[in-house]
Amino acid sequence: MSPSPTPAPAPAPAAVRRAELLATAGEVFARQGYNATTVRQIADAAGMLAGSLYYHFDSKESMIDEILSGFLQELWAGYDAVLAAGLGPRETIEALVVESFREIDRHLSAVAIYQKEARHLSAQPRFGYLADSQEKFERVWLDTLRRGATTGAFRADLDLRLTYRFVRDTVWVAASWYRPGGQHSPEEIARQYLSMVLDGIAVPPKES
Amino acid sequence: MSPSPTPAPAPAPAAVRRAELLATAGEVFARQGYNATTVRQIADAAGMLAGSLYYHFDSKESMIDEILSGFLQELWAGYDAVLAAGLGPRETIEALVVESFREIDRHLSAVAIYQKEARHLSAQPRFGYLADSQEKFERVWLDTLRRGATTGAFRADLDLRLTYRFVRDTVWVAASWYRPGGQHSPEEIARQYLSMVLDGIAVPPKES
Amino acid sequence: MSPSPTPAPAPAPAAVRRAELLATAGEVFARQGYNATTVRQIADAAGMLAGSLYYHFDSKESMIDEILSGFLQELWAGYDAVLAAGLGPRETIEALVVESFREIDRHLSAVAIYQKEARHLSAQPRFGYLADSQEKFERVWLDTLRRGATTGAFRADLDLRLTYRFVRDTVWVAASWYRPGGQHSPEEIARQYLSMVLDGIAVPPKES
Amino acid sequence: MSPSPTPAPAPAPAAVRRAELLATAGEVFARQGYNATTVRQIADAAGMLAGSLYYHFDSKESMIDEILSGFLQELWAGYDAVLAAGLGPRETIEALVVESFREIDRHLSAVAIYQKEARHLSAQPRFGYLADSQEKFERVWLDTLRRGATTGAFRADLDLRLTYRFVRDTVWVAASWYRPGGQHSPEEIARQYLSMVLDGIAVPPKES
DNA sequence: AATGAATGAGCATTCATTCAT
DNA sequence: CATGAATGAATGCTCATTCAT
Repeated sequence: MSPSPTPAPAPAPAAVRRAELLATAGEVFARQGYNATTVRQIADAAGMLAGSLYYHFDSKESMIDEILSGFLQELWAGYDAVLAAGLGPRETIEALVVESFREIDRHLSAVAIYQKEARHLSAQPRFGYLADSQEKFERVWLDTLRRGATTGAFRADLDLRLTYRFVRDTVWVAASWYRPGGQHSPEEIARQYLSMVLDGIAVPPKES
Repeated sequence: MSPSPTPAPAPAPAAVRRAELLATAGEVFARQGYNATTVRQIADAAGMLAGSLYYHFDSKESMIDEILSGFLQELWAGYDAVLAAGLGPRETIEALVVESFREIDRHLSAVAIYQKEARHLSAQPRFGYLADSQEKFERVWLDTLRRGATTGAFRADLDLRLTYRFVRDTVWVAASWYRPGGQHSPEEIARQYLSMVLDGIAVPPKES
Repeated sequence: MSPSPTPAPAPAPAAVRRAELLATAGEVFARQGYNATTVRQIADAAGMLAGSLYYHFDSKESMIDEILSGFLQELWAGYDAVLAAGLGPRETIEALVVESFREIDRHLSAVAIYQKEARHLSAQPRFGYLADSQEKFERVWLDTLRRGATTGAFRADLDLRLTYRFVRDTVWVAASWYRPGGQHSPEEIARQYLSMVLDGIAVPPKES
Repeated sequence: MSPSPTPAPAPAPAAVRRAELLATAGEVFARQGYNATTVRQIADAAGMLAGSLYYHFDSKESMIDEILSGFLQELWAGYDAVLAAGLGPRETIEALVVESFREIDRHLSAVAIYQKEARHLSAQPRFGYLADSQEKFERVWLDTLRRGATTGAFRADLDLRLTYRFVRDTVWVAASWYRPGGQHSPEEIARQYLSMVLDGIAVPPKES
């Protein structure tokens, strides 16, 4: 054991409780939808009374805010690492897809909440970062696809925005049915998805 | 041409009003979500008072019910026609995808509502038909994919359920961004989607 | 047959319709209570739409008003005839009770409505006549009882107000279970009631 | 006297508040009728806002439910004690009447509510116990009267069901005018009522 | 940290009533 | 006379939030 090297800055116990409560809230939000979830249901799931949650959080809105911003922070940490690696377009797409399925695996409820609620939340100033992230997301993927279409890695006959939406939705919608601990690992699912997205599901006609 | 006899069965004016109101309600539901939509908002959008809606409909729930069941009825009319044609697996998939994009074009808000609300609605007995439809839908697509994998039209190395979800989501999620009257017709979008789903987005390696 | 003696002034057809509608409304009021009855239920029972009732009546309130005032008018016609006959106290009480059961038989729903609604209606100025009638009613009965106590027809050891309430309630509450056309005629019921009220239900101790 | 041990089990403060609120609600229900009473009126009378009532009760219906079931429970405790005493028919009737006036005195508003609302409430499954109680009530009284008619305590020439209704109504209708704390105690009223019911209000003809 | 009791704004729904047709 | 469509006020109820303890 190493002598005293502050291995991880031992999170304050209050922060631990917060994280537990957020995980609980996230599951309920994901299952029932944000609007349809009452603060009381969250409190029930956490074994406390509704009013008690307000010792930990300012509001129901601040809970979903913290869930979504925390998720996006981690997502971009992963994406930025991939982008910093300077891979070719195909390899970048592959790495982003793998990273995305890992995020789904680790933050399933946050992803599900994001899918369902991001659109109407981003109308509020407080959730402006959702639109920012969306925009950055689109830029990154679209640039990579464009680069690939230019270099010949990807087909050049496709509408790029359509392709972008196709790939994006294909990946993230998986959050609606994915269950962690199932028979396929995130990496396995990513591989199959990539295989379909890149090569198609049809058997290619034999070249004569 | 018959001389004068009732060229079109002239829908009752009451039914016309109902349909208008349902279209209005559908748009608001699709934009804001069912739970987050108040009947006042629907009434505002329809230019009447909240209470007046209850002359036409029993409840808010009966509105979404009518919207969803009407949509599913038309969807299955289209699907059943495709299936009755006895096409090969690839041609069946192609026809189903085209039909699906046409439904998205014609019933955009119903499709969007279905995507967002079907899961939690289908828990209620009144909406049992949603689960029934879901099940039939899965059977139809999965059978076609299985048939294609057997006949050699589709790759045999893919997990079929994964493939099913992939194709299904790929198509229907389009409702989240599709806007009727845009630059691509539903058939054009269907063609591009099919091209990606069947052949992939990567440039295939040249056969030597 | 008498030549042309306008046997009864041939009620205007409009008045007939009014009476029919009032009878219908009265039955629904009696069954469900005034407040719990909706104008629509009355209209349903009358085979028309809710709005159409307003061609005949100003308001729901004017319906119950007409029902109650019509009933009280007939009741007092009967009572006044009894009182004008100048009978002794016991015979007066007997005649009033018989007359009351006849009114119950003929105006069952009006009586039932009166029992249930008079108290809270009489707070409104429009229904001031209910309190007036109540007061006149009490005066008539109380006077007769007092007369009887004085003349020795009735026991002198009873609290007169208590006795009044006892007799009054005993008679009118019958409206809550009486059904016209049953096995006892109003007169038969009146006789039994009078027998109990006047002579008691116990077997009197034998005088030695 | 025992030295110090919890003389009365000190009811939980929450239960005390509940009881206060039920008493308040009962008064308003009795005065205005259940349907005509709004929860806002109850809340006003209780010095709180309408929504706050729902911290204590599930619904307006559960308030009247608790009022009525609580009353019937106490009523039957009293009646059952009387019946268990094995008195003769006349003494049983006397004891039941005294007990009834005591219940009127203690649960005036519950009795008044019962009178007005029991009939239409008992149609709902939730209030099935009202019909059960009604039936048991009728059985108890009717049996006692029948027994009395057989043993010669009561007149044998009367229709028993008519007599039952007569006695029953005579007692309970008193709730419509009785005010606790008035000049007559419940026992005093019971005595006068019994005197009228048993011996009649007429002066019996002298036996020669 | 958590509870118990309350607030107050808002919601779906009901219903007596109106009125042009 | 009656209909069909709408009004507007009120109703029972929900729920995020507050706060003294």
